[in-house]
Amino acid sequence: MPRAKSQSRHDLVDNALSAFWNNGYHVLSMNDLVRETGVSRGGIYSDFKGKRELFHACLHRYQEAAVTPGFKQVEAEDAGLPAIRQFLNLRIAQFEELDGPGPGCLVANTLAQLDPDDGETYEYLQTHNNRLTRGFRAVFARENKISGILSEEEVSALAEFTTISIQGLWSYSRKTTDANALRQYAEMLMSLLSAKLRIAEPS
Amino acid sequence: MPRAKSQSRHDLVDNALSAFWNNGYHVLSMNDLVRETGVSRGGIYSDFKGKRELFHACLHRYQEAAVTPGFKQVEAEDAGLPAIRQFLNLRIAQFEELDGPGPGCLVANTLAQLDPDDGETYEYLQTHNNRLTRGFRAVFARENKISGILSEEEVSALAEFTTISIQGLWSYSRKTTDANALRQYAEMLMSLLSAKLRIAEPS
DNA sequence: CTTGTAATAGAACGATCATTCCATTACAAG
DNA sequence: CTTGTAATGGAATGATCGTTCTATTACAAG
Repeated sequence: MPRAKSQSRHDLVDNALSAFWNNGYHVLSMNDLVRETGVSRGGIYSDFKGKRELFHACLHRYQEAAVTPGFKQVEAEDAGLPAIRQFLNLRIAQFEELDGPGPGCLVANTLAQLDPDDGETYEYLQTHNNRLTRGFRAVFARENKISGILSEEEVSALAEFTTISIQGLWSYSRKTTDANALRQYAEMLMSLLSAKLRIAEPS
Repeated sequence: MPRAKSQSRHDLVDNALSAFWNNGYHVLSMNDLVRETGVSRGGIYSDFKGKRELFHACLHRYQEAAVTPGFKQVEAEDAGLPAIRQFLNLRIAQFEELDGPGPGCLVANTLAQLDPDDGETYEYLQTHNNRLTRGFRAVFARENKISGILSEEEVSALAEFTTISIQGLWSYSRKTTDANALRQYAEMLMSLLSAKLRIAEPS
C-alpha cells in the first residue's frame, strides 16, 4: 500500500480546489492538476471519472472548506448583524494574507464561465446562493423582530440583495490588491443594512 | 471589392462581441467565431492579429454598445438617483426580452476567468470600473449637496460600493430567468442609496 | 526474501485548439 | 470582355486538450 487512498484523495481534492479556484475551470489543464496536486494522471482517474467530476467534488469541498468556516456564525441560532460583519472580515483577512489579487469566490467565478447546458453545476451554484440567502434572511428577521419595521417580504428582499451584492465583492477582489477597498465595501454594506433595519451602527 | 471592409469589420466585432459575451473567452473557439460572425478565418486574421486582439476590440465595443447607452444618463451633468434607476431598468428590460438567463456583464465575466498575467485585459477592466464609480460618485455628490450629510469620503465610498454591488447583479443575472428578482434587487439598492443620502424614495 | 497491489511516470490517442496557408470565388474597375 | 483584388472555404500545422493505457516503482503482508 504505497499511498493511503483515503488521505491522498482528501489532499487531491484540497489541492485541486485551490488550483481551480485560482485559475478557473477552463484554464486549468489536467497537466496543471497533476503538477499542482502531486497526484499522477492514473491516480486522478482512478478516483474520479474525469476533470468535470473532480471539479464537482471541489465545488462540494469549497462549501465546507471555504464557506462554512465563516458562514456558520451567520447560520447560528443567535446570530445578528455582527456575525455578517465577521463573515466578511474573515474572508477579507484571508485576502490580505496574499500578495496579489485574491481568487474571489469559486461559485461566482464558475458562474461567469458556466456552460449554459451544464445543469449539474448550475444546480450546485443555486444551492450555494440559497444557503447564503437563507442565512442572511434569518439574521435580518431576528434583527427586525426588535423593531418590526420591515415586512417579511422586505426582509427576504434585503437578504437576496445582500447575497447578490456580496457576489460583487468577491468578483471585485479578483482585480484589486487593496484590502482597504474591500473593507470599505464591507463597512458600507453594514452601514446600509443597519440603516434599513433601524439599528444603531456598531462602532 | 467583394466586401466593404469597414462595414464588415464593424459587423465582425459586433457579432464577435455577442458571441464572447454569451459564451466566454475560453469556451468560444475560432470555429465558433467563424460560424457566429459569418466571416471567414482569413478575414478575421486579416483584420486582427489573433483571438485575443479581436477580444480586446470587443471589450472596447462593449463600452459604446452596451454600457454607454444606459450609463450616459448617469454621466449627464444634471443626473440624480433616478438616472441610476433608469440605468438598471434598461439592462433589466433587455434581460427580460431573452428567454433564458442573460449574458451578465462582459467585464465581470472576463474578470472571473482572467489569466493573472494578462495585464492588458486587466487594465481595460479597471478602466470600466473607474468609469462606473466616477459616474456614481458625481450623482451622489450632487444629491448630497442638498443635505450635505455625507463627507466627500463617504460619497466616494458609496460610489465604490455601488459599482461593486452592481457587479453582483450582472453575475446573478447569468443564473436566473426571473426578472422580478433583478427588479427587486434594483429597488432595494435604490432604497438603500436613498436612505443613505436621506432622500425621499421615489415612488 | 517473495508476492500482491496500489500508485507512479510517461507514452499514446483522438479530438480540438489557434493559427497559417492556399486555391478558388466573387465582384469592381478598366 | 479581362484584370486585379479582397474575401472565401477549407486543408494543413503544430500545440495542447482530456483521456486511456502500460511498464515500472514502492511498499505492506506473507
